[in-house]
Amino acid sequence: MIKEKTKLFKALSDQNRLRILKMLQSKHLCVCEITEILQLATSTVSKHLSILRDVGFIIEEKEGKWVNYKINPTSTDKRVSSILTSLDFWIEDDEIISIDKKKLQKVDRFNICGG
Amino acid sequence: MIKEKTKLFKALSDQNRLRILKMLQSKHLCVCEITEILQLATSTVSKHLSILRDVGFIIEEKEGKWVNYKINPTSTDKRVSSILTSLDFWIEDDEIISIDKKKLQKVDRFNICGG
DNA sequence: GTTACGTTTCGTTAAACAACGAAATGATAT
DNA sequence: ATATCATTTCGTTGTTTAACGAAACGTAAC
Repeated sequence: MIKEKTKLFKALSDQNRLRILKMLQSKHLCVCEITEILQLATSTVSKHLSILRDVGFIIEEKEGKWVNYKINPTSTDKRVSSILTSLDFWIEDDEIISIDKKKLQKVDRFNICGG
Repeated sequence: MIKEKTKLFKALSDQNRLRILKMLQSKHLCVCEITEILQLATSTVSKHLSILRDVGFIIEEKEGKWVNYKINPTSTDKRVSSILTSLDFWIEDDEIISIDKKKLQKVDRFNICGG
């Protein structure tokens, strides 16, 4: 189906999802950390993550009570892995992304989620 | 602006626009030919073309009373030219696209537009 | 001047999408 | 058991998108 082809591009057609990908490029994150940086509702972030996961951009890994998300290191879709291996080419840094990266350095799940 | 980044992917997030790109890969086409194959209203096709043109995927060339569209051979956006140079990688052929290509061979602007 | 090809705008319709909060569910740590 | 982190679903709201037809406009052929 040709609809399957647009799915990949639709996943990349949202600012917040691009921000998530760029964040995960730096390090793996749990949902509450992403939520803190994007300043969105938990259910909204969870939805974005499921869209990225469905296409194969990211994977989840359980770590105790947290769910860590990270860039998928072994995507089977050649287009997905092609984008992931040169993410800076496809999504250049800009103001917001730079700010996100700075916030990332200070973000601590134990402070945010009240661990 | 990060919104500019999603613009590229949004342009590729529509079935009909992907079909147009793949059609133009075979040969340059005028609007009435594209309209004939996609079976859409002229204004709709014109809109799709303007979106693809804005991002830099295609260019127009006047030829008498016709307006020919073709793949942009000299895109300044590295992401756009990267996609265009390996279009088959990013948008694989499928049923609809194969049918489009067959139709392309028989399509004749003089018959369609009543030239 | 008129016809033909196409663009752009307008108003409308319908569908898709993003976001929220709330609530139910699941897994895990304490 | 209970609290914590997260998912998924539901209903709602608002925005964006695709499509149409109609109308106004531009350009070029005849």
